[in-house]
Amino acid sequence: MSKKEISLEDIASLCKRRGFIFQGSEIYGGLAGTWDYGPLGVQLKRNITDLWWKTFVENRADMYGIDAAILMNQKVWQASGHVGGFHDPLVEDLKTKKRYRADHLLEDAGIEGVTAMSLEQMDAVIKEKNIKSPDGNALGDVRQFNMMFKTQIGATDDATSVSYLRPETAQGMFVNFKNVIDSFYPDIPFGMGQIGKAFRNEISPRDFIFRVREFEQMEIEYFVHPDSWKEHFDYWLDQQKQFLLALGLPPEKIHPVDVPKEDRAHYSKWSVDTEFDFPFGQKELLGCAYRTDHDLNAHQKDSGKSMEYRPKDGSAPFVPHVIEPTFGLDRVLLAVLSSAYTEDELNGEKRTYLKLAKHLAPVKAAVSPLLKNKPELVAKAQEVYQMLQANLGAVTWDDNSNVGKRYRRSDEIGVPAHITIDFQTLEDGTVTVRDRDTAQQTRVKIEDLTQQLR
RNA sequence: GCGGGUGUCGUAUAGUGGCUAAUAUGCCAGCCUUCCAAGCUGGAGACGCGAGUUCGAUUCUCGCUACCCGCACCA
Repeated sequence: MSKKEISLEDIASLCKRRGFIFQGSEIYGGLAGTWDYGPLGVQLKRNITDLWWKTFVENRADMYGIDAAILMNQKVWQASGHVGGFHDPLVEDLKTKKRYRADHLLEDAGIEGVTAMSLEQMDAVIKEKNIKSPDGNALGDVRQFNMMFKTQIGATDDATSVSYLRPETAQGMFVNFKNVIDSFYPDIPFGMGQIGKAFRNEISPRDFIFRVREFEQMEIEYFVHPDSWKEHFDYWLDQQKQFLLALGLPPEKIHPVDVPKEDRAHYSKWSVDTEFDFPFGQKELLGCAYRTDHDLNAHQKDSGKSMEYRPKDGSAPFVPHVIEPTFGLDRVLLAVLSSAYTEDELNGEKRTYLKLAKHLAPVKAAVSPLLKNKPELVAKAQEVYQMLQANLGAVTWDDNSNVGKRYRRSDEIGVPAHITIDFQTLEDGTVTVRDRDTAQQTRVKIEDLTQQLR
């Protein structure tokens, strides 16, 4: 068995060819950093989110699911620190490519009135005074570095109508913290979970669906007493890994990495990224952050509403601290695809297939008559197909060309089992079930099929 | 954002300043076929977008856009 290095382009090509993922706005030349999920991609994605939701929300007594609006009052983003941290005028050292705050460099150079300067003015002064970077190199143009997509609510364009597409789903949970307390009065610790879109105006979208401008997150905010944060942090870090294993990702490709202080988000006191061996290198797949009481405190202060939790035992009220395990859905899906993508040889022919776990496969089974021009086989196969479709859903029919080709087609989209109705079926009511990974066939009674494929 | 590369049927490739833009595979229709991309017949399908040069541009030039690689960024 020969095994070649799998590239991202191999995966992207298959995704396009077989209807998993397409370039966004493709017929108009595309839009950088956006991708559209096709019929098989969206099913695969849904299978992942279903497992996540069941695991972390439905099947737990301490979790509360929500689905907050993407558009939020701009005060949310001011309180969270995103507005302050996302709007810097930056200038690049043309040699080292390091970025610096333009206003800071100007102030350091003894320029007066920097705070009142526009972007263009700062740019002009840097060029006029020939201001260099701290390393003594020439600087590029001053640019607004804005990671949030700004938008406008309503028809009038004034300062109060500004809002942003959320850069993280987390704030939707923090602003609903009080609502959940008031409606459910949960015992602490408890958590909130949400799946939804988030948007970041990335400078350079890269690596297929890995770094994109519109993406989907599966996030948990778990509220704890500050004394016990570490124990919960470790627990959730492990839960994240367990989830990846449940998706069928190989453990040797999963690497937790402590995030050094200088690389942590403004809200984080401690973070561990879970990195994964993608075809383009070891990159961040999941994050787990200790957000302390940063967000609840900020919202308490700015909104004037209490974010305190009152323990039922009568002990002192406190603002809970937060452990945030976050899962990038598109990245998880890419990890699943890239570890499932397999090329090998079968009977001397190259074969491409997706070794997807059964519960993730977008199509559970394919049904074929051995021969298309034998009406009795086709009729029987249709009967089996209808039955499986009703019982399992996500079952396809294929009577094109010969069985060999159909098997390969099924393999390529990761169908775990391909059922073929042959002449023996008409005699004894058994069909052949061909396994995707081994290409082995077994005979199974039609009445046992549903059970076996489930 | 910087530098480099690439963009031709769904996919993978070929090719040309001028005739109907080729091949494989996939796809569609029909035939054939008793289990791993067999065969036959027919069919649909492409030069990323916009300018410029030119009698004529898919081909040359410029701009834009998208993707890939390296750097930087990634709250």
